[in-house]
Amino acid sequence: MVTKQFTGSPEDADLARADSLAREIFADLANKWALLIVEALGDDTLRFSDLRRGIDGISHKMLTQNLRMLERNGLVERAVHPTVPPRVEYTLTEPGRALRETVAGMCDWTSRYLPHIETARRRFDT
Amino acid sequence: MVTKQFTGSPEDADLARADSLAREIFADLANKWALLIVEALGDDTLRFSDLRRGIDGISHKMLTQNLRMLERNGLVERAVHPTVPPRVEYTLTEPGRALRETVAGMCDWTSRYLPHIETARRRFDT
DNA sequence: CTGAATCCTAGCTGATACTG
DNA sequence: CAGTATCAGCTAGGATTCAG
Repeated sequence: MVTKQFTGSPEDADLARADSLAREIFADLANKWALLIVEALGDDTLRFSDLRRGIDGISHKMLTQNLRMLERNGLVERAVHPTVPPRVEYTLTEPGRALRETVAGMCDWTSRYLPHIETARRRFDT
Repeated sequence: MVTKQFTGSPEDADLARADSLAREIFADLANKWALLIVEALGDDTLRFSDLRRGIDGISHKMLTQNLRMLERNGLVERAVHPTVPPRVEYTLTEPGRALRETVAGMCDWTSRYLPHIETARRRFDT
């Protein structure tokens, strides 16, 4: 995942492809908006605008962009109800919910170590 | 963590500060280089150049930049040995190792769902 | 309401060169 | 070896506007 070992041998081709794909996916998901969306969706089914209200500071553009990416990677399911006005609902898929658990772990980590980080920063900023 | 609820009441001030700090930290850490560094460090103590070799594709600049950030937030400890040539070693602190577990979960998730994602992408890209 | 496209800016990023 | 500074290219990201 982190390192790449190329021996040049032919049977490494598949591993190399899988590794570069893993990296690509990791780069897709390891950004704050994507993770916050996954966290915000949780077990709910939310409309675009609800999601937007739910994630503080996210712009219209970033939300659509990341939702597309998450949909493309199969983490989010998009259900369009052809009414007027249109109603589009987003839900985490099973892989999405699985990832959400690790994201939740990251959020827990943040609140848990918040004091430690605050003091570490003060010490460093001198 | 994800949402902000401002009622304007005075006792919310602390909560609001903590929340914005949490967001800042989350934004710091939710980027691929930071997470890959945490993962690469693991339980080891590594020199700058070893770390650089260990993380495929990272530039000198991104590595120093992210190491500083991680050090500032107290995730990484930096030990300078005043020899010549200089020898600088990096190790995860306890909070760093704690975060590393969730990062490991994310890596596991990636390799586990790689096939699913690959097919999801093919379906989407049509 | 949802979403696409455009423009525009700030900031990230890599490459390179220089210091201790 | 480790770190810093500088420069140039590019991309992320916001604001706005138009369409279905």
